[in-house]
Amino acid sequence: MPELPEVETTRRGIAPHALGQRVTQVIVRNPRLRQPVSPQLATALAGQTIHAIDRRGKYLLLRSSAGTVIIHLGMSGNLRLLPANIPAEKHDHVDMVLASGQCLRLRDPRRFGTVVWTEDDPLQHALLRNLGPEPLDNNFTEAHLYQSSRGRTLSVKQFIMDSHIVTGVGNIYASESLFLAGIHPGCSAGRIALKRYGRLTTAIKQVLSAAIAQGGTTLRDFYNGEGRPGYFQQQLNVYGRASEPCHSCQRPIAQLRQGQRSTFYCMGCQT
DNA sequence: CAACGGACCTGCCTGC
DNA sequence: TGCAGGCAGGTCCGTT
Repeated sequence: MPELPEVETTRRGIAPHALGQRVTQVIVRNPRLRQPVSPQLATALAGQTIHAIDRRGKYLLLRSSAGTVIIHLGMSGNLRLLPANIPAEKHDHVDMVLASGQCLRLRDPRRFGTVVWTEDDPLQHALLRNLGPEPLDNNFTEAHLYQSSRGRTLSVKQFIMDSHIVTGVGNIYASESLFLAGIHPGCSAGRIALKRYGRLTTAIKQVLSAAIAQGGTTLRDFYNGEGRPGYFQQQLNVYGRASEPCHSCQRPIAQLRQGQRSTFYCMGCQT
C-alpha cells in the first residue's frame, strides 16, 4: 500500500497526538508479520514516552529514551490513532495505548509489514543501514543515479524502485515520475545519460512532494493517521490508466509487466 | 556482483 | 451461487 508519501502522511497525522505521550500498554494480538514482532516490544515500550516520530524511506521510527519502534506498513498496512476503547477488528495486530486514552493501532491484512524494537541506533539497524538517499534530500542528485547505474542492465523503472539506490519510490510513483521525465520505463538504467537523470531526479522530487501535499494516494485502503484518505489519485497521469487517453498527447496509456509488477506509461510521451 | 523468480499473506474482482 | 484465477501500494532470499 504505502510509498513514501503515504508513510509521511501517516507520520504527520499521528505526530501531533502521539508526541510527548507515554505508552501505557502494548497489545500484540498477532505477532506473525513478515518478520515476527519483537517479543520484547510490549515490555520494553510500556512506560516509555514517545519523544520523536521520524521517517526513513518507508519506515516510521517511534523514538523513546529506552529504544525505538521501527515500523514498516508493507503492502496493506496502516497506522491510525483512535480511542483505545474502540474494539479491534480482524486485522488489527498491534495497539500502542497512550496515556491520553487514544491508541496507535496497526492494521495490516496481508501481514507484509514489520514492527521491531531496537535499543541501538535505528539508522544502523539491518533494515535501514543499507538504504539509499532520501529522494527529497539534497544528497539525492542526478549524479548519484547516473553513477550508481553505470554497468547496470536492468530497466530504469526497476532501478529507481530499488530502495538501496533511492528509498521510498514504489510502484505508483515510479511510473508517475518516469512519465513526468519523459523516459520509457523499459530503458536500461546503465544507458541513460546524465542529463536525462537530471530530469528524472527533478520529476521524482516533484511527484513525491505533490503527493505529500495531497495527503498521499488512496486507491483502496490507505488512510492517514487520523483515518482520512489521500487525494493524489486524482492527479495520476499514468498509474492505473491503461488504455485511457494520455493527459498530454491523448494516445492510450500502455501497460506492461516488469519484475512481476504492473507498469504504466505513454508510448507517445516517453522514449 | 547482478538479474531473476519465488516467497511471504489476505481480499477483492472477474469470468466461467 | 460457487469456485478458480489473477491482481494488489513491498521486500527479502535463493539460484543462476
